[in-house]
Amino acid sequence: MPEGHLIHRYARAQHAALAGSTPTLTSPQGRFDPGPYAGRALAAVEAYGKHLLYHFDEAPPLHVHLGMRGLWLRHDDPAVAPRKGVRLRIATGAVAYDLIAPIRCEPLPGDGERALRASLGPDPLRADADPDEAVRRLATAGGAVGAAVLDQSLWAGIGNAWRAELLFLAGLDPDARRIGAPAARRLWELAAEYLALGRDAGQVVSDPTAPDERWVYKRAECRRCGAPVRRWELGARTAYACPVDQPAAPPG
DNA sequence: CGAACATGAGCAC
DNA sequence: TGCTCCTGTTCGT
Repeated sequence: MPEGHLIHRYARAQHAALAGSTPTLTSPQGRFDPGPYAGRALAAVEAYGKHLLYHFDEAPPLHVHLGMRGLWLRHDDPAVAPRKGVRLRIATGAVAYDLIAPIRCEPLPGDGERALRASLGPDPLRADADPDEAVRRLATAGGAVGAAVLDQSLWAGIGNAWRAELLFLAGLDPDARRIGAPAARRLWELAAEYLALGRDAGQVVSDPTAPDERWVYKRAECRRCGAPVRRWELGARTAYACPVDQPAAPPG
């Protein structure tokens, strides 16, 4: 489930395991050319929204995006043979990481990294995120808040599961428009708080006392009040909301 | 065993 | 707006 919290979790683990080493990159599947990275030291692994950036010395940054189905597998024994279809293996003498089914795995030459960063809004899991800018972007976005939070150029890292649960926690109807700066700030604070919980737990956490439960996401009834969960298409994804706990704004 | 569905996003039309 | 790409999980038969 690679939304932003898991991307940051991957980055943290891989940075700890790989930064400072000179790993061997291979592509068992053959669809990635590791040539530019041969013999290069890996300085840092960074997450930005749903994107991973691998910073090597003397080589362009390596950009990985998992899409909906991508994942990383870790092998504590780097001699374990990769399964068929591994796009990229990053291996040291101590560990191997196998990349499966990404939608992006490519060097970012030239100003590619700058362009990528410029295309992304503030990421609630990044220490350098500017909350005021995040509030401004969401509060001035046209359209429904449930579509806006999935727009990576407004906020980076939120996916469909977090959309459902964060808007529930904020008591916001996903269809609401022009929610205003105070509501946008409250939503940002919830995102920063809960995505960090999710990053540390390795899964979506929307109730710390019941980390495996969801309030509305993929549920038939609201976990708080039991009302039937409303389900519809919003921003090209299935939205979930409680009609009682996330009431529609009064008309006018 | 096959079908359906899924956390994403670029692109054609 | 809809199609496409990629794999893993879950469900029904």
